[in-house]
Amino acid sequence: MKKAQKPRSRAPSKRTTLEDVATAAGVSVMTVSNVINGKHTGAVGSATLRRVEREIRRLKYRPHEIARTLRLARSSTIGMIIVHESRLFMASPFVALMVTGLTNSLTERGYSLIVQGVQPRDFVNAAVLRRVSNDGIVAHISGSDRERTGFQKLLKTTSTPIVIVQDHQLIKLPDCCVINQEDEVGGRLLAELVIKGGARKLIYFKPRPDWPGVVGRERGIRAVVAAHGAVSLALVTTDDEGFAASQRSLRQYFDRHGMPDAILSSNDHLAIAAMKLVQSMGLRVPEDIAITGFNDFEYRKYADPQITTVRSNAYEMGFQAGMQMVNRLTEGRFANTDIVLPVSLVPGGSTR
Amino acid sequence: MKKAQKPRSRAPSKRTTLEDVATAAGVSVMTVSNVINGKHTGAVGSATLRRVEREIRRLKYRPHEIARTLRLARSSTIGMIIVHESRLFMASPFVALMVTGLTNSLTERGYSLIVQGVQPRDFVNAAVLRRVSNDGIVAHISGSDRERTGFQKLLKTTSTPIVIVQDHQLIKLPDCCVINQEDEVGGRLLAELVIKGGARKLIYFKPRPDWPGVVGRERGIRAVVAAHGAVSLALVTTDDEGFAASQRSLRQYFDRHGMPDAILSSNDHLAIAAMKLVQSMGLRVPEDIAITGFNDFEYRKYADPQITTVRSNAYEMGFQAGMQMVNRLTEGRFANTDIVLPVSLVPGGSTR
DNA sequence: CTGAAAGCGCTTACAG
DNA sequence: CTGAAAGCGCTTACAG
Repeated sequence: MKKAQKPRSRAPSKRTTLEDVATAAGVSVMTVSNVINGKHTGAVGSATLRRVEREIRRLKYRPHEIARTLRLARSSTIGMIIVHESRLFMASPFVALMVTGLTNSLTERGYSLIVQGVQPRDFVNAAVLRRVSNDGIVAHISGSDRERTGFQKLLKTTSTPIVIVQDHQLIKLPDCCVINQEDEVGGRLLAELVIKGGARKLIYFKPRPDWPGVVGRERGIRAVVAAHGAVSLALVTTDDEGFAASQRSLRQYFDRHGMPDAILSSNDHLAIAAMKLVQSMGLRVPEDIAITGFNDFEYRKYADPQITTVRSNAYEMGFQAGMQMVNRLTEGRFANTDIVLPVSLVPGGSTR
Repeated sequence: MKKAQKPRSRAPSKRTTLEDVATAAGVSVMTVSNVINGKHTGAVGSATLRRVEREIRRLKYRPHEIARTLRLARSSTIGMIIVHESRLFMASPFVALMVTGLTNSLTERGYSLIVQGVQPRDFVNAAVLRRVSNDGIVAHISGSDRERTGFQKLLKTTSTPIVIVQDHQLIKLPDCCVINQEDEVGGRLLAELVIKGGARKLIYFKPRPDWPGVVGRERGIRAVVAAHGAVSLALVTTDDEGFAASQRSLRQYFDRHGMPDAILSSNDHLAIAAMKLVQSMGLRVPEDIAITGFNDFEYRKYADPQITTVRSNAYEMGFQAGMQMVNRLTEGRFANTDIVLPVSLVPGGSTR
């Protein structure tokens, strides 16, 4: 056998190769390759075709994706990199749903997804950047403007197509598409709602470090507040988005500055923590104080009253990211380099 | 230049290769390869080393992972396949946290993770199975015994190491490790607790289709119930785990069979839906009826009273899966083929 | 300490 | 309709 004659091969691979099938079917490897890739129309005779197909089944042949990738110079694999302070980067439903949408859209179109979460300080060493193995990169980056700019510079060095979700281009990226949602519109809708409900002293409650989505929501709120003379806005931040920790941050603010009329939170879980806190202090929601969130994930239904919020379509954002990337890869360029997904107000019982 | 002479190459790749670096540094590709892979001790002179390192930086060389993979016959990539009825396979915090733990443990050890969610009918076509590209597969499979057996047979055909999470071997898999948690113990603890609290008419409330974890919890409950003469157990299932749908299923049962003393739910979100329902019917929790959940994820804190539950460590389960897989790959065999993670009771206000 | 060459498993331009 | 051969970018056994 040929195998035995190769002096430099490792332990004989038990995997079936194209050559094994070709030998068994009595044809060349090229013919088998054509059959595998559906290029047999007019190129492979029907008797040959049947023979090859039989041997493929009999030998349980599976194409070696890696060899194909090397030859074609495309891996049909996309890398997703998620920069997150915490190691639990998919504990956030937003991220989990986005990744789900991304995998699904890629899978539908024959692509695979490699996911990696990195903490800011490990970004430089991310496998996605260090070694070339993906056809493109989808990035979800948080951190300060300076940090994110640095990350985008590193992404640029890969010279692969890039889709950035929930952020904008901070440097000129030649082959890049950004996908965002109307965070500013959402902030605006919520601010208008609570002001119409009579609130004058507003708080925007958000986590630190900042994150483009959180900042966008804040921008919308500020715009509305600026348009109303008698309305004030204060900022309360929390380093830890956990239930107890965020309540502590808020409590500290109350002790020093008194109670607001409304707490606009940058997401639903902060809103629920806020609501439970003020309720435990004997205040009524929404009569004494209005509360709003952002995102509208399933767990919003667990607290009473249900938080007024804005619906984010995180799954759709991931799905779009995958579609845009695949289109870029097949067409040669991004058809659209700046996509903004709509949001919608979801009124609940936590506002009047 | 050599590039220009290759008649059959595609458009000249702009990517820097080992050969480019070698030419620039005036050494052979082998020397560069040795430097890249840290095999220069005693094999590459220090002057040569410096020269090569300078050219690597200057040319921004990044190793081509795919070529390396083909040569070494290992991709350092693990595929994770998640079988789920819904396309939103990571909407479940259990799955999201497990995947997070898995990526993190793989990343730490230089491996990458490809994630794919498939609906049962698409399992056969999963990329992970059809093409060879991973060093191993981690599988999270749900469905009936018959379905899961079929899936395990397909996994077997890949002849790669397999880690199964939250299930057992249904067929003989020669190169496989299973990782579970003490679901049965958890069910037992909860059943004992509510019975001690005075409950006699119990319900186990679970989703359909069945899922090994859900079944394990039920087994624990049944064991305890069987040991108490006066205690009865009924089953209520829901096809849809959504808030409203699960309440409808439960409501239907109540209308036909009356109210139980305790509702043991197979997870926290079903428990919260159950609690909200009985509260809306004017009953008090835990005075009139006891409620328990399972998992103890963050959102458990959002409902009042807080659900009594059992803590699952989904992140750890994923992390272990990654560690076991990497050990298998480096050592040649699984050190441990049956791992069970501990659970613990987390008492809340929903039981006496 | 350094290099020339084989080969991993594919695909494709070319020749028959 | 079919085949022989080059080459994708690496690593490594072997020879100097």
